[in-house]
Amino acid sequence: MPSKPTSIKEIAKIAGVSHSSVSRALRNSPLVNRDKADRIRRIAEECGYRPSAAARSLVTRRSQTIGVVVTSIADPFVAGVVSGIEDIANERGFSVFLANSGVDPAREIRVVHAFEERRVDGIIVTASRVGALYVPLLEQMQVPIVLLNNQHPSQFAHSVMIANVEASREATRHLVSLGHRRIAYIGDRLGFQSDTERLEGFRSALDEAGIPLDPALVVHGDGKPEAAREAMAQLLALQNQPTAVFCYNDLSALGAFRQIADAGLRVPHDISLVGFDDLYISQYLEPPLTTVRQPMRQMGNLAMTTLLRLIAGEGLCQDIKVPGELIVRRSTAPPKENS
Amino acid sequence: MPSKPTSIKEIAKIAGVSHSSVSRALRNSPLVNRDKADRIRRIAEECGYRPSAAARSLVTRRSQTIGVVVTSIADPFVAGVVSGIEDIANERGFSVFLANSGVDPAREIRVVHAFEERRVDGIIVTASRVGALYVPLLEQMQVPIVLLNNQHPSQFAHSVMIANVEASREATRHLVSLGHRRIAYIGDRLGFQSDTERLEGFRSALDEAGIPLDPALVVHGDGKPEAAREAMAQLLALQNQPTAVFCYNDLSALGAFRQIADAGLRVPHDISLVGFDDLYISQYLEPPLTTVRQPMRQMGNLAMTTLLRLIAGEGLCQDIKVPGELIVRRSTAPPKENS
DNA sequence: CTGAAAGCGCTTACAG
DNA sequence: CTGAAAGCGCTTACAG
Repeated sequence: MPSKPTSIKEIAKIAGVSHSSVSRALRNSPLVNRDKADRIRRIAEECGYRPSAAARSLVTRRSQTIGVVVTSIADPFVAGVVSGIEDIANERGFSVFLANSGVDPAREIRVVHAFEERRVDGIIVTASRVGALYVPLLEQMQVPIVLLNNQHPSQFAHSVMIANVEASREATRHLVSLGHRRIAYIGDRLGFQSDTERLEGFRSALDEAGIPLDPALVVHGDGKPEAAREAMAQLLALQNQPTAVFCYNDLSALGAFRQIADAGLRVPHDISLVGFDDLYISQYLEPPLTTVRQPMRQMGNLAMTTLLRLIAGEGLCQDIKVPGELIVRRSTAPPKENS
Repeated sequence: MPSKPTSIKEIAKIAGVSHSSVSRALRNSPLVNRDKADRIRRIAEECGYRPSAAARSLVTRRSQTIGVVVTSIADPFVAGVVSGIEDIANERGFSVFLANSGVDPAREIRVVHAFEERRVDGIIVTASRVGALYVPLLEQMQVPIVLLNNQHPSQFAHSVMIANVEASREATRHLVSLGHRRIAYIGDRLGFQSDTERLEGFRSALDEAGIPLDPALVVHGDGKPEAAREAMAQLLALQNQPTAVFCYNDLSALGAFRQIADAGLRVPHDISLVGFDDLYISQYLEPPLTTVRQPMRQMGNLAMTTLLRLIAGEGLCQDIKVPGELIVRRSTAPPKENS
């Protein structure tokens, strides 16, 4: 039993042709006799031969590879997006490198350098929080870059973003229309793009309803349950508690929820809660969470198709805005009579 | 402003040395003068030069790359594991290819072939459900493979698995010790390794407590909320309802939870619920979920360090069993008096 | 310590 | 249609 052939030359020897012909046959080039090509392909198939992507990309100067850098793949939003990216990549014959950067700047840099050495054809950066660092790095990159919901915009890259302002305005309007007047906002860290925009949408909905914004009702977490829990505790400690809370994302809503329950209050009876993302699990919470749906998978698809287009040399659409969709479930209700 | 040098030769020209010396300097070889090496490295650094991984791996026959194939990165268990894999990979200078296979056999094969062409140094397969297909594929692979919680064991690979039987037994004992006698099990698809083992642990705990197993209390879902919801509906339709349910995983518990709530019943007052996984969100449910913790990230770490060892040629430990840990929270309580 | 040379496994003009 | 040849960007014996 001969071992697997590892190169085109060995196939050539078996087939009794030049390695050029093998290369052509395997690439489905018309510059080779049909029958001959068939025979070569059959032999390669039978031997279980796989051409070396490294050797190929060395000469074609295309790696058919992209790099995806994420803060944490354990974040369900990120995972949804990456899933969407991978679907398209796989379909189009691209392999994807995945790298977590966390919030460690050193790691961030290491990751981008590694991608450069791998000669990826393009890069997608998802929900990065260390954007400030990227700018100089990205500027130097020779490949197209697509940013998805990044917290720091950059002129050096194209982007796919959820329509934060509009979606947040709609979510807040929903609370207003239920009769709420004291509505709080639990945000992400101050200064992050999504937080700024979601707060802006929140504000504008209050404005148009003629509700003055009480600064005590705007608190900040970090997008994760624990911090939101503490933020919610601050709100509950207020003399004049809110009757509804709009949360930066579903994970924050989860934390707020926990704190409300621990305080012996109920959602939506005592306090209404709205999230943002519509994570897979949000519909299964008790009560099911009212939230703004971000089509994570489609956003991933979109980022990948955009990147593919850029790789193909079509330099178009700088920035894509994806609309969110308000999903009304049972975590929101009119305020109690005596509020 | 000269464009970035793309090869070692260009650096050599700038530095006025041979490209061999550049190669050595960049690889920190001792076979080059210290000062000269420093100078070369400085020049490369200033130019923003990045060596080509493809060219290097062509000659070293090592890609410093691994492939991770998962059913779906959107599955939170999988995402946790991948996060653990990536941490170690990154630390050790390996890049990771990620590929979703879903349950599509054709895609599964495409993915493995792609990894072969990329000449990955090793492969980790996480929670695959199409194992039967793998066997012939894996047999032919030239690289080490580590299986993590796979649903079909294979002799052709090493594995990291959670101790399903022991952990499930402990979880069930917990319910028994609370006084439950009618305990149901909502499983994954019949025939999957984890399901079989978790059911076995469940059974053995009932056995040792002298509780006969009512076949009507064993139902099957598919590891996701919707199917578990239907399974729970079957249980609720029973003349003699269970007072407690042990679920295959947390997502199944989430679905069961939903169905229980929709039926106007409460957890744990009417029915106790136990999950498996301890997803990040499970502690934030209301009530917080009693469950078996799988240390997902550590399992990922372990799979990666094992793979690294195999890559280094150390052929050891065939199979690693990781203990689960029962986390008692508030979704379990003694059965109602009148049960 | 240094450099010229060969070779990793491909693709693609080039000349028939 | 076919094959010999050059070259992609590295590493590494080999001979000084």
